[in-house]
Amino acid sequence: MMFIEIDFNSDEAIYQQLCNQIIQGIATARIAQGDVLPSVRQLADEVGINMHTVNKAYSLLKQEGYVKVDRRKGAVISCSGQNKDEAKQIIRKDMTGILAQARCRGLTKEDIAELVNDIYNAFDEYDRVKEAGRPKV
Amino acid sequence: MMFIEIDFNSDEAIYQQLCNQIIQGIATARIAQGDVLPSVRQLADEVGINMHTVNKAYSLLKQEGYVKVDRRKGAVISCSGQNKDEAKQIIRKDMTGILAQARCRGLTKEDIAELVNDIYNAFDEYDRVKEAGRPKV
DNA sequence: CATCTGTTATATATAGTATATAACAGATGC
DNA sequence: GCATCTGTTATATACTATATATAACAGATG
Repeated sequence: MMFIEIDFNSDEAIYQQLCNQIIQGIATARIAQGDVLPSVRQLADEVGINMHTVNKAYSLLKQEGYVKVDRRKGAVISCSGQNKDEAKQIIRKDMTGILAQARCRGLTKEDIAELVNDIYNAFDEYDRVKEAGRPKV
Repeated sequence: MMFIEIDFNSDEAIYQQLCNQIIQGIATARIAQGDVLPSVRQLADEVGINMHTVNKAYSLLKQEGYVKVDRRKGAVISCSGQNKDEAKQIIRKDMTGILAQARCRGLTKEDIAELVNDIYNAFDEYDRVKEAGRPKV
């Protein structure tokens, strides 16, 4: 069922990779509002990692408002809680860091705009393909 | 001379904070092409951290192409080596992560465009203020 | 009641971070 | 030449973060 792939040679922590991929899964509508993530034990088995590592990722996602954990059902996707201004403020810091890097590397405002459009279109592209009934990757 | 400020309570590593702040310093033209960073020992004293921590930050900046280290002068700002396509590719991964977060939190393409413009203008704003001869923060 | 769920506790091994002390080679200025 | 600066390297230590392994508990399900 799952599209998670862990790079064990990455310098990014496994629980962070899990978080990021799940967030990208939501952004590309691979998983949607109301969907339930696998149980911590199930996903751990599936991916070949420890239960606690999955649990840490889920806890982080809960803390950041991407899922709500129900004892009965498990981790349910539920991202919408916050208002836009709050969301912008959260995004702003990371975005500032990246834009500083981009600028130092010679990218202009227009280059960034193009890149952002590109990525957003890729998100939508996946949505479209999914709607057409193609198999999930 | 320096605009570096370390948050010792942050969960971000000190050497990472150093890197980020120096990169942002370049983006806002607080420091420019050809300028020389303080020696590892000097900056370490100034900020109140260990020499090796500064050295690690400088090594990272060197590795990522932001400075060139000259045994005589020290760490010289020199960011321009790579072509745009290469730069875009480097930025793309981080940007994808942030945009996924932004989308999950309900931000639209337009919201992002506004945010990007905002941040870029803040960069330019600092440039303008600096040109006018205001004191450095 | 067996079996699933999240959650918590404890222990352990490994890696990353930050510090301290020390030394070396190259460059600079007196 | 010599003291003094530079980056660089080596070693050791303390602390924290990460990931794993076992184990147990309470609530919910069929």
